[in-house]
Amino acid sequence: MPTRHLEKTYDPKAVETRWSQEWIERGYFRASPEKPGRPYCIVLPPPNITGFLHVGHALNHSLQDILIRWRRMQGRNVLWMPGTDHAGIATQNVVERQLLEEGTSREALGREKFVERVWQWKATSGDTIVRQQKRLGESCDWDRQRFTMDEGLSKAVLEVFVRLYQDGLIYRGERLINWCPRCLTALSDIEVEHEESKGKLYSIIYPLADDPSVHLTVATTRPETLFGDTAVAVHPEDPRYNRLIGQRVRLPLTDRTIPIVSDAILVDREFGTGVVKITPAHDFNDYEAGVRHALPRFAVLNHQALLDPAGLEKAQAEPAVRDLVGGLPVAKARPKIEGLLRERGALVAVEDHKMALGRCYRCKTVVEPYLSPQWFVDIKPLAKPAIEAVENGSIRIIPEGWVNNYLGWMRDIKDWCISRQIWWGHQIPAWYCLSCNHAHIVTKDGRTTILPGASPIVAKSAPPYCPACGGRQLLRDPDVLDTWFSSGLWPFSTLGWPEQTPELKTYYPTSTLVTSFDILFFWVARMIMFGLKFMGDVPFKDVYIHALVRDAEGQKMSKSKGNVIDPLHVMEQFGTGALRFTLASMASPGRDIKLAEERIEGYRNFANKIWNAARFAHLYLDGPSECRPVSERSFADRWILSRLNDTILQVTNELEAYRFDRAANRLYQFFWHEYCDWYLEMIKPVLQNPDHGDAPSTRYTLQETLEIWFRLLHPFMPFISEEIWQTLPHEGETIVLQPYPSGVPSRHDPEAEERFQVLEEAIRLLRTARALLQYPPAKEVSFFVAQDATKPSQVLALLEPHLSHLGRGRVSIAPTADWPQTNVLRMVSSGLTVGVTVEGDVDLKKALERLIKQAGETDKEIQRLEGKLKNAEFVAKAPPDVIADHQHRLKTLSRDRALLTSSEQQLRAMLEK
RNA sequence: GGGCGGAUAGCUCAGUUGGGAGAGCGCUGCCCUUACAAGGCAGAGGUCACAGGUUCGAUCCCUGUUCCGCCUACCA
Repeated sequence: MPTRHLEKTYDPKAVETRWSQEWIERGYFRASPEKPGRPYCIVLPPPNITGFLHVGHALNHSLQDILIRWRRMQGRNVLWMPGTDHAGIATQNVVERQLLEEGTSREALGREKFVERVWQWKATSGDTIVRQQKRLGESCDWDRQRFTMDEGLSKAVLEVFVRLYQDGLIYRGERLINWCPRCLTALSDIEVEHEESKGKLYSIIYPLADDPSVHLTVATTRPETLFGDTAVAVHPEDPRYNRLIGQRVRLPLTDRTIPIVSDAILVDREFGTGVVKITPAHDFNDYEAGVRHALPRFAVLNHQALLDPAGLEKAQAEPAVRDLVGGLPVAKARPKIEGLLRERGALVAVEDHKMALGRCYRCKTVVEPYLSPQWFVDIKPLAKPAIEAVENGSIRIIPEGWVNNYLGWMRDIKDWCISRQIWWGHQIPAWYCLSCNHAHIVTKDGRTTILPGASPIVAKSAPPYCPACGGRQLLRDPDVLDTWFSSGLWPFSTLGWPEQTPELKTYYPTSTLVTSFDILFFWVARMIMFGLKFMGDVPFKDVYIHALVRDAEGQKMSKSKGNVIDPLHVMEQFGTGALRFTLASMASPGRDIKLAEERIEGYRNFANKIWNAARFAHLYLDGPSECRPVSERSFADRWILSRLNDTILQVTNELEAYRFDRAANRLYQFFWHEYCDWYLEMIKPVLQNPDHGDAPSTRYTLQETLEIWFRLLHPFMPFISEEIWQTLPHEGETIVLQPYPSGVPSRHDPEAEERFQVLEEAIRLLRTARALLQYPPAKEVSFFVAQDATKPSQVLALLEPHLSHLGRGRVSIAPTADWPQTNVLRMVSSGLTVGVTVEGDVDLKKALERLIKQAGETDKEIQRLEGKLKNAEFVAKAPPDVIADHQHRLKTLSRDRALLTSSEQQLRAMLEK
């Protein structure tokens, strides 16, 4: 038998680093389409290469590793596909910050050098991420690592873009889009975070052009955009204003007049004054209204959200006004404009107003609606099958609560703006012939803009010449694709698509996607749409959505708040197993995880408990003593095998249902409170007596149950289970590739389980009595056990050795009538009565005092105590049928109540005092 | 504005065909009983947010209210 000296305290770090390396070197995680078994595949949500993994990743990855290890042990042909995401804007921002610290900038470097620089960063960050993942024990096939911008994936991106373009599902056009004035790029709708904030509502007078004595009052939250107004709208059926429709008003601070139009969609008669100003270039609603009424568009804010002097001039703002606010950012321009309007008596009211402010999800800058030419995906045709896939169950979302969320969003989906004006990403495969499009290409402030009228040539590679005119000077579209465009292809691009690889054939559709809800729309929805479009099948069958990890106060973790828990730090301090187990045990569906270090510490203790149990077992397994199975196992062995079998069944069921929390809790409960607290205690006398008849068989059971236990535990705590399993008799060279234990319902042993309940109840009653008498655990006592008359009494006789061992004393099994009538403290439960001999009056009084003290000292509390004692007596005398009928109630009332037989008066005296 | 989730012990949370109120941590008392003090044993602690309803019986089902999160949205 292999032996290894196990130190007194478990040192996770040494064990974990050794095994994580060893497993990979021996190739246990390598996947192959050739391998036998039904395929089981998970693609890892690729972490962004923006730095380090946080504890949210640790949760996400731990759950996947649990599934993967479990399925691998079940004999499935497993592939866990790892990789990283280039994370366009986010990564560009990280590198830009670095450049800023170095006193340089993206612009100074130029596009080519900058992109090179990001690739360098990618190498560093990518390495860090992979190191962290390996430390966590993730059993990915590391040889297959992919990156959303590597060669193969770039090929897939080109293929998808070109095919969508050819199918008419990608188009280019000028639209009002969300624009981040700091990142200087377009954002998709979902990249804007909405935040409730306090603003002001300004009421401004717009006098009638023909009759200044009449005016309309418009309300706006953004007075600085009034220069861009091209109409005011009223409701067609509003009697206050409908006679004015078609007339014009004078736009304050400008030399323009604008028409009064009628618009029932835009205007709510009940709100404000019932008059709305229309600024088509700076508001999404107004943009639509502008289209309806064929209004001109004046953009008065530039790409940096500064009031644009040229735009103001075009909009005919008064020259003095232009000089005052031109070039100013919105925040500075607004009070100036407010002042001007006030001076002229055009400002009639300023009220506080709640409003939702949109911010860039990457840099939190306030996003502006901005008119610009962009690329879009016509998404409705792709969304339709993606809706159906979830409706008809081809894709299962767990927990179900997210289904409606998903469907709601998909049914109301808007075209997806996929172009970004940044440098880091997949450059759009579109070229423009300079001779055909020379009028449409404008370079200003170092930014090249390709106007909407230009005609692109879309192809997988640069065309050698213009097919229209034969021109050889072609300009590639400078924009790159939204980062989610490439990650949306992840489930099939990583398997080799567009090539028809064996991997694709074997592992697509993948089995399960494990992710958090915040990227349900960004990523999951896009993968489903792309998967159905290009593979003709769903990308995964189950989507398991887990919660967000927050700090102990429930705050979202963020670097700026300083409440980030670093998984590496935790792993160093408490061990990877403890971290993984903590995260699994807290992964209840539909609730965020508030992670506190104490919790992790608790599971560190669990790992140590496991370690010590193994050390204990080795004391008896390592010697030359006989160890063999027998047909007739002892009661204790039968009981623990039954409990283990139940645990296997339950853990497996919970994993099937993605209830990692319940699986983890069952494992914990089983090992600590059933295996260690009871089983190991029960078998000690057998193990310690080499001549005991049960010894060889019990040693066998000990060794057998431990070996199974570690296989059961392995997906949750991979390192400690491998380390100890190696010291036990086993087959195979690693636990990683051993079969997962399987339970059989028929192995449940009701006789042993029932017998155990009697034993447990008796021992608990006895211990309560001992505690009341303050008898130390080592003190030998004489005690009595009697069973309820309705129950077969031979059970107690069978349990006698366990009673005396666990009870630490001499046990007499006899009806209560045969017990000594004085100096015995009795404890009664529904089925058992246990009495402990009281040695001397002093102890007894003390016990009573304790009892009273525990109950409290007020009259009410003493009454309660009396009631308890009466109930205890009542139970002892209750006829069997009453007990049966009211079992639940009586159990509560009667459990663990003390009955004093020596003298009722003595009790009364104590109570009255 | 719409939608979803939550409110159970001091803290973090389990608790689905409606009948026993539970776990971990923390707290109290006793114990270094030769696997483990990162431990053992025994305890204290809760009108299961509030108000109604259905039921023999509700933490669980229904209605309403309050508070807290989140998602989503064009009320100027």
